[in-house]
Amino acid sequence: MTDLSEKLKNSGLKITPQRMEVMRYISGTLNGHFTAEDIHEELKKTEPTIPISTIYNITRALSEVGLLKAFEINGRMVFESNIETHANFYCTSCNEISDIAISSAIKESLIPHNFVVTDISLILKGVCNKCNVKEIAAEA
Amino acid sequence: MTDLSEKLKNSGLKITPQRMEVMRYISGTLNGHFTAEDIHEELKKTEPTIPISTIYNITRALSEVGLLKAFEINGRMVFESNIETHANFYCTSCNEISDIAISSAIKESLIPHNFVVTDISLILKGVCNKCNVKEIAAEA
DNA sequence: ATTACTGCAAATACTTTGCAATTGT
DNA sequence: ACAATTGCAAAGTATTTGCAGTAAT
Repeated sequence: MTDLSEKLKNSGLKITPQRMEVMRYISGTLNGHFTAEDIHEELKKTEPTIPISTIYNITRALSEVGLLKAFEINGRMVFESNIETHANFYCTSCNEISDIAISSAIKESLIPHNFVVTDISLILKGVCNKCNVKEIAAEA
Repeated sequence: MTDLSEKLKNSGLKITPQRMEVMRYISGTLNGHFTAEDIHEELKKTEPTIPISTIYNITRALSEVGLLKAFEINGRMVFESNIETHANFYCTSCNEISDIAISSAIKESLIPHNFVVTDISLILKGVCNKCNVKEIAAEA
């Protein structure tokens, strides 16, 4: 029994090949960010007829038990395996999303007293370092 | 020339009755949160045939010039007049959104160095105080 | 054996777009 | 007069749902 299947089992979810594939793909790329379509494209490689609704079903199940984190950006869901509280930076120039760590002191302070917080989504938008350098170079 | 129309003018936007109505409605309720549908329902009171696409056009124009803030939650846009950096708390029990202030020290620390940040969206989900009290009372 | 999950198709929900008519500057 | 905005209809995109068949426990 692998690490991933154990996680599924411990979460009370059944171990299906499709779920394993999603877990494997999402956990595979460290700090990766995936849309339902990304995952769909990947799974179609080995299972060409898998419908995208199954991807949605799986990602919802996995995020409900906390095995992955879901957030929405530009009108679509994005899934990631990094379930630690962190910020996601979306670059409006290259459309890439990158993780930004936040200190535990800040994490603490973000949670309001007397509120039961089950989910934190911190999304920054702007221009990433790489694109910013490019743009400055292009102006010169 | 009212305060609101001056804001529009200064932003380079034309002053139309529809925009004024949206501004008035959104700024009217302090710390209010509105979906396109909310605004649509409100404007229909005085202009019954106004299409919802106009609401979307207006909210986009206003948020582009920074006269209101837009974020997405549960697959839909939410608009608010509070353009200060703050957190929005979504209660999964009563579906209400409330503002949560964050200190300027935290604001500072949220912005990564070397990144050009144009937008910050901090959304917390959980159970608000009011609902939490109700639930505890119901259990007793 | 039972319950949960997948696959498929269709529906839903929200937002955007194109364009002609109108309005603000 | 000119450019921007509204109103309308239609399209587009992302996600959800119902249900029959299948697979996991």
